[in-house]
Amino acid sequence: MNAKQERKERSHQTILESAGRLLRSRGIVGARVADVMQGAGLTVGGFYAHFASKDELVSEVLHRLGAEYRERLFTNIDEKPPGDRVTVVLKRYLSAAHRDASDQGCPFPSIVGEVATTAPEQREALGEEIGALIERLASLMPQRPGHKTRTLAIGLVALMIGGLSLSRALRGTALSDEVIHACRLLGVAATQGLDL
Amino acid sequence: MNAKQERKERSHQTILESAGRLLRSRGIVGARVADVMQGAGLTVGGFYAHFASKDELVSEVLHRLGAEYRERLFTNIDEKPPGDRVTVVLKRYLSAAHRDASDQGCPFPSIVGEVATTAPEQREALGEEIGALIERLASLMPQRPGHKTRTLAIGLVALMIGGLSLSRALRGTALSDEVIHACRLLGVAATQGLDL
DNA sequence: TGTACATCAGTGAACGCGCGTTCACTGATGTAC
DNA sequence: TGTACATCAGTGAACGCGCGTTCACTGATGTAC
Repeated sequence: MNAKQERKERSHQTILESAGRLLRSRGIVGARVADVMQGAGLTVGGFYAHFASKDELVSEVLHRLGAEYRERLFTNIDEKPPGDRVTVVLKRYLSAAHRDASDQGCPFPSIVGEVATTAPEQREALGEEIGALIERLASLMPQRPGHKTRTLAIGLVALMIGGLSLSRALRGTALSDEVIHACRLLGVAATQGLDL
Repeated sequence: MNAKQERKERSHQTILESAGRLLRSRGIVGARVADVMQGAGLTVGGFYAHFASKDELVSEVLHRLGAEYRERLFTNIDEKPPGDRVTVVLKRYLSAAHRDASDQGCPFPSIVGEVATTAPEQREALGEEIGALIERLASLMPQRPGHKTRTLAIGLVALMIGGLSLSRALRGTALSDEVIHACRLLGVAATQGLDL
């Protein structure tokens, strides 16, 4: 690979990272192409040497962030006792730190609402990544036949995304902390005590 | 009140109704002033005889829809056996019909994401309405001291909003129905079987 | 009751601005001989 | 190795479009005498 190609590849990564930050903190519409490029230390015009359109960028970033964040959420989870694993994930996800660092966390709370009325390409990307998250979460649960672990995992994912979205929308109020706390409790209780 | 004033009042209501539909189906940014006016059978220019700005409209509509939908969600709930009430609410909210009729249902799933980065005025409106919803839901629960009914209610509201948002974002896929189903089960189980 | 004037909800075109995208150009890197 | 030409990532200005907002105007309704 050329020095030229290497340099382009590096720019490409930088643009993706900048887009990742903006997409998570401001949503799809809020992540302007010019801002993405500025965040990558470049100017607007160069964008189209890397992506055919903003839509294409968004789809690519969604996939990338989905995989990347999943990796992070489940880091070292195998070192925990099997019975604690889901609880640990819930605590990582439903935390004040995660709420406040929206540009580094899970991409889904920032974009679920928008994707409902967006290009089908992006809804597909979301579907695949959400599906992967659900399966990964379900895989942490002790396999008890008759206990619908997939159902529980889906419910927990909705609770996590809903809780974080709501908590962010209410940031600055007392309710915001309450939401995180309540969702965490509900999730943990559901994991430990429920037959679904 | 004049015939003139009456006519203006009627227009005002029609505009609010049109805005309510658009806000729920397309979100805040997606609800264009021109479209709102067209939906009310009027032209753009007249808008500013009724509202100082789009922001003002949005805040007013948020409050109105919050109260209106709450009313609808809890309709005739006192006629149900006390132990079934929360379950009935969950079934009403987490349903395919509600998912598909986004322009008539709960306003929150469509706007939580956007409100996180919007005018504080609108975040206040959201906070008040979410607070009212939580309290109304908690009031349906048998008062058992030591059982944190408020915490449960908050968790359920996050689960409901998260579940519906996610289900809408995945509309058209098999996962979409699964999400509704799973959230309903989780919510019902949490209500009936959990000590928080 | 009539008549002359005032009010103001609503019209429709225009304005300004921000956005995604395009495009002529530059200059560093790569290729051919 | 040097030299002449080709490539193409990136620049910066311009373009077109859609949006919220403004504004001169209209015509139905209300008010004063």
